[in-house]
Amino acid sequence: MVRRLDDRATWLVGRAHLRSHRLLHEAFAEAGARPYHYRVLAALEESGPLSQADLGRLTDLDRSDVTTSLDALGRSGLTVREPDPAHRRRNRVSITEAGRAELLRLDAVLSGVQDRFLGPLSEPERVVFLDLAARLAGDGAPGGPGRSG
Amino acid sequence: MVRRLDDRATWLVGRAHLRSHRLLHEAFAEAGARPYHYRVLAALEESGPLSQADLGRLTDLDRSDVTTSLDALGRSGLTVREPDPAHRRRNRVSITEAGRAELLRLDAVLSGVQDRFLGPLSEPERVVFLDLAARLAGDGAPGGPGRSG
DNA sequence: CCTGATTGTTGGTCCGACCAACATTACATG
DNA sequence: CATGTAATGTTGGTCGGACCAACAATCAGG
Repeated sequence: MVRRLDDRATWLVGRAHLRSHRLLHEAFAEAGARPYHYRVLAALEESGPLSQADLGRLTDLDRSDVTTSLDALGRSGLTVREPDPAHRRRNRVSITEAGRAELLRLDAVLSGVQDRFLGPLSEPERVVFLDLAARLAGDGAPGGPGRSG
Repeated sequence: MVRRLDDRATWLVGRAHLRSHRLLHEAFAEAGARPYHYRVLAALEESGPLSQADLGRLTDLDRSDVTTSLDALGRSGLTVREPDPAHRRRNRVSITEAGRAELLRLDAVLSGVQDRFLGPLSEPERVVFLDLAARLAGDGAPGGPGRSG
């Protein structure tokens, strides 16, 4: 207990995130998955086939991390990379049927995690928290809206 | 924008933490300090001389991370390690005058970060958020309340 | 055509959060 | 007292997440 920390928003958010992250990581590990992979699967399922660059922008992943995630997901048959006929440098990434099934499975896992994470709050409090947290999340970009690099 | 993520508490907390962490890290780096070091200085100033193990428990740092933090802080003359006369295996760590001054300086930096981080919220909203976040932070221990190891 | 951006990949870095092992020392209990 | 168990500080790692730089290939605009 360090008083100087205990009322700092950055500290509290950090500790909350630590707990959230541990719950999430643990649950996903048990399910044989990883958070990055879930992000990718979710984006593909919701937006249809995408280039890796677009995938990165949607999921807030670096291009290089998209690459390695797709390597793993592809190895498990959850996604497919094909060359984009219109842009030969671009890949067209899609989710497979197995990927959709996996996503559903992970959706359930994630929901369980939410419940455990939000356990300390009542229903109305959860609603308030989600709103405030979303506003504090902002766009996260250091250089104002619409990062380009 | 991945809808499946945008209403998940874990995602929101993660993004909020990312923004918080970037602000904090940036500001501290500019001030020539690091978050771990601030934690240590704060604990020492508030609790007086401590063993490294106690320091770790107070700040939620691993013993090994306390060691390396104290190496750096000691090199800068902000803390002092002396052998504890009562327990020869134990070190008695204290903050120096320079350390106190540095802590004050970093307090100001931290306060600035809080303001920027909480910018999107009104004053009353901030109060609510701090309360909810503190409850979600819990004690962070994986094995139930009251970790002992 | 040439320049500048974009794409995917490789191979890193950095920080925070751990963990294991070890020698040393303290402590509880037989 | 002896003996085992716990705690301390240090070293040397691991892992995940979030990056960054550089490169070759390709596209898009002037």
